[in-house]
Amino acid sequence: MKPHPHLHWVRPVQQARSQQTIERLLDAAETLIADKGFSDVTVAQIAARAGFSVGAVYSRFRDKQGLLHCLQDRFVDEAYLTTDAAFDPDRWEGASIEEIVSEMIVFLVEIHRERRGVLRELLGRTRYDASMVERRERLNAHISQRLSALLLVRAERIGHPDPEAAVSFGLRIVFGTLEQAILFNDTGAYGVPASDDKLAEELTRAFLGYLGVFERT
Amino acid sequence: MKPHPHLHWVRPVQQARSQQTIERLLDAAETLIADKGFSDVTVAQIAARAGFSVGAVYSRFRDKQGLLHCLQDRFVDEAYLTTDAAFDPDRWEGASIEEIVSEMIVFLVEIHRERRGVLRELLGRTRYDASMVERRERLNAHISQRLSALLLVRAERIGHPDPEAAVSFGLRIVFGTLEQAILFNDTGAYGVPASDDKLAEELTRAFLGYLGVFERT
DNA sequence: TGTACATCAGTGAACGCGCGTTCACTGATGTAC
DNA sequence: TGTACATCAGTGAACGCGCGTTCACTGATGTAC
Repeated sequence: MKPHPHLHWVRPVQQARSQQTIERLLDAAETLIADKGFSDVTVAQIAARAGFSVGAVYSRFRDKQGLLHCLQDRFVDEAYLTTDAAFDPDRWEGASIEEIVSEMIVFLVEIHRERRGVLRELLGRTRYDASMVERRERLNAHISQRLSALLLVRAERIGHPDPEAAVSFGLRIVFGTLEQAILFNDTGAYGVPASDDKLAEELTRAFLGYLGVFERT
Repeated sequence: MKPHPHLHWVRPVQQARSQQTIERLLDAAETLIADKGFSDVTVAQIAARAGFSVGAVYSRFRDKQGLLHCLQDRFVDEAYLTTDAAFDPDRWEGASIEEIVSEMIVFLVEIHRERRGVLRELLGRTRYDASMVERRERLNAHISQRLSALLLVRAERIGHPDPEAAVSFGLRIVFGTLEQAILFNDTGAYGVPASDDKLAEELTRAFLGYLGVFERT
């Protein structure tokens, strides 16, 4: 991982090893937070797991919250790269709406499952932090626009009167459901398909159903 | 509001005025929590707003968390009554699936808007408390079953291969979306319809689209 | 290449503060005869 | 109907503890000549 571009929350780095320190602290924080939740993890624990003392955290980050911001930054940066790669129009030459939506949702389900811990915390514990909400919203908008770009050139198959709005609201529906079905669901919630495959299948059906994608005739 | 049935979290009541105390404390807590969030409200503030001292809280509730549990109880009880009234089959004699779903979603949107504060906290801050999650799940299942009862007698209009599963997952989709679109959305999130009317309309479309409700021919 | 000095990286004990919880007490309500 | 006693309701100052944050310090790295 490259030196981090968003230094607003990080002290500027003078020596190369500081960058390593930052990454090690972030890694430790990510693991612990994913496991126990942000407010149940102490600064001391994070430092210890990274092999530092408490002071090291404060020489790199403004405070505990600043560390969380950096974690989000790192995560969001990855997400941008992934989005752009995944929705590259060249990749989807000649693909149908069904194929695009289905693959996208399978992927989203996987990602939510794999990174459940971090996502859960980044969404859950940070909803009250305006700047984090904003960053998340921007990412959301970006994903939405990339997806739209792919689907709208195939808009003749979409029955919804306002296809552009439908794609972005449809995506919101998907994210909202994944949040309930995967991130905040420990005990097999009522109505949620038991397997991730089935979940992806039903979400795909829902998305296509909402867009009003016609059977090809 | 009647004396509370779930006394597990409340000290048993010997005198009548204690019940009033409980309600006053719960009212105060509900207002404050809806406004500032559970963990940002102190026991002292709750007591003060209700016109008591801190000790009064502890003579009625096991601890701060116990108070939250009672708040959820009170809320959930209301929700059960509302559900049973709303989904009373007699009320919907001769109604179409579209009418039922549309009215239900309009109502859900309203409720989420009106009780935004409490709902947000009851969902958000309590996801890590197993017993609260369970109560919520049971309510969810109940709503789902009531709705199913209404829709499945009209199943001939449903295209989804498993109508029963579809109704309950569809409801999950609706709740998940409402959570993002109303509860945790302060700043007009990307892709979310600007007005509640429009939101309800689109959610209805999504629900019906997912069920695969055919145009009546 | 070596020496002297400045800056940076990281330490960890100590601090401080907020807030949940307790507990000895006062006053109010109910009960027994 | 009144008196004595027991129990309950509520007070609020004091406690305690966890945890984020600080700060004086040591050691490491870089720079100048």
